[in-house]
Amino acid sequence: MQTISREDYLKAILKIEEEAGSVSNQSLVEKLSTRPASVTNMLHTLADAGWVEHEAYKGVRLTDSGKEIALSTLRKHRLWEVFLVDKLSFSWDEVHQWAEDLEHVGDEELTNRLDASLGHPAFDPHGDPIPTAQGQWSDGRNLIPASKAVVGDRIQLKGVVDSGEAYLQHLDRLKIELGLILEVSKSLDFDESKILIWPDGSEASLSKQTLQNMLVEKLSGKAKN
Amino acid sequence: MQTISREDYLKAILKIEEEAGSVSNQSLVEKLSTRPASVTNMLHTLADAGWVEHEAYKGVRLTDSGKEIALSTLRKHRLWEVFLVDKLSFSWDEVHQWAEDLEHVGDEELTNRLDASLGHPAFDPHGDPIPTAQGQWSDGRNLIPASKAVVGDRIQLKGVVDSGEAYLQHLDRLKIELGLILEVSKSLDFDESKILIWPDGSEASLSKQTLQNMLVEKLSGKAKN
DNA sequence: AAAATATTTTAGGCAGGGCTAAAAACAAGC
DNA sequence: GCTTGTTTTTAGCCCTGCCTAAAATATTTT
Repeated sequence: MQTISREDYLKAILKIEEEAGSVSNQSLVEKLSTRPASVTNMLHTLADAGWVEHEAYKGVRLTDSGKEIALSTLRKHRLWEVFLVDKLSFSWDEVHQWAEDLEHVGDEELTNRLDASLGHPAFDPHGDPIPTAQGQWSDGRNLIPASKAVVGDRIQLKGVVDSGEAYLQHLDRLKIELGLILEVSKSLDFDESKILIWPDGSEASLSKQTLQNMLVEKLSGKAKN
Repeated sequence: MQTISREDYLKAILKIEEEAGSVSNQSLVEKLSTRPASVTNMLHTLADAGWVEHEAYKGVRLTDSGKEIALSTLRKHRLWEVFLVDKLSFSWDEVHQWAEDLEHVGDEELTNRLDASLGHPAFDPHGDPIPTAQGQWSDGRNLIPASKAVVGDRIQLKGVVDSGEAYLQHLDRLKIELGLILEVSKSLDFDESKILIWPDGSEASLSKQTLQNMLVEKLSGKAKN
């Protein structure tokens, strides 16, 4: 039977599979802020339910049914995030915790109605793709970390790698939001920071770390060229 | 600490206090579909937290802090019901179960924003009053069960006593919804049923039980008089 | 008031899911 | 190949909240 905790584990496994390819117990300990023994424990439960395949000391893999639950949970999470931002006017750094709760509420029917009421959004407020009702979520976009952009590039912010509160608030302070178009004006070799130009002409320097977490699309046309 | 189960108990106690004045363990067993031992158990927990006063074999009473939690939970429940009906187009008989889950999500801030996005509704889809953010919910309305109406009365449906699925679907089948105005055309003594006239002129007979569960307001003006 | 009935509490379990501490397995370095 | 260090598992415990069965207390009936 599905419980909140089990859904959380399945979602975490899915995300780690995406990010890292293979899923160690240690990676789950970190992602879920829990203890190794708790992970081993839950993996047995999930394996018994047929949602993961687990070989002792070897790692975990989602089964098809496990992946289905994980994707559905992720879909709900991201749709509720859109709801909180679009309908209740929360900012993108405030929504994660409530979505963690809301993602465990509702069935497919409710989720589909929510989806429709939001206009079938493709991305959540952090730019992450929302799986469809059929469990598709191949992104299609070709995003690169802003740290890879070179001088002269015009880049548009499409997503973030780290959607933690601290990082998002940092972007807010810098007046950086999803969809913003920036131009790379200078690249400093010694600390790998860059100077960016805002549409209003102002500029600021962003650190390597900040840039690595910004997922951007390179726009074909150059500015003032 | 607040948990889902504890909030459910506090809400149940509040409702029974309203309905019956005093709260027996037995009444909680019925309202929550649980067992006497579970109730005793939880009442200890709630008393330890300072949310109820409980004397063995004597009954329970909410403290101020308990009532605050109960009212806040009820407020959330009813607001989410409005959300489900108004924004996701569910019908009034489908929303209760999801609202049971949703009522445990979100804090005051989220609830107030939800409230605002719904236009500060005063009543939920079953006609029950929604407590305000300040915990006020004295109804103000003077509703009577439709069974008390007499021939010639024009009555408007403002609420239901029983908001169970079965009863609500029964009303749906009869084309009876909140706000509907009916005229009492005949009162049958032998089974206490009544014949009602719909605005479109059609009429139908409603049983005593059906009438008792309809909360109506008597409209001053008579029809075609 | 005593007997019968109903309600409430105690006692003792169980399942889920978390934890710590210690043992076992694996991976690296010498 | 052995030793050291890391990761994973086992063992055993805790807490929440549910349960049944039995005992205790109230209430109702006679």
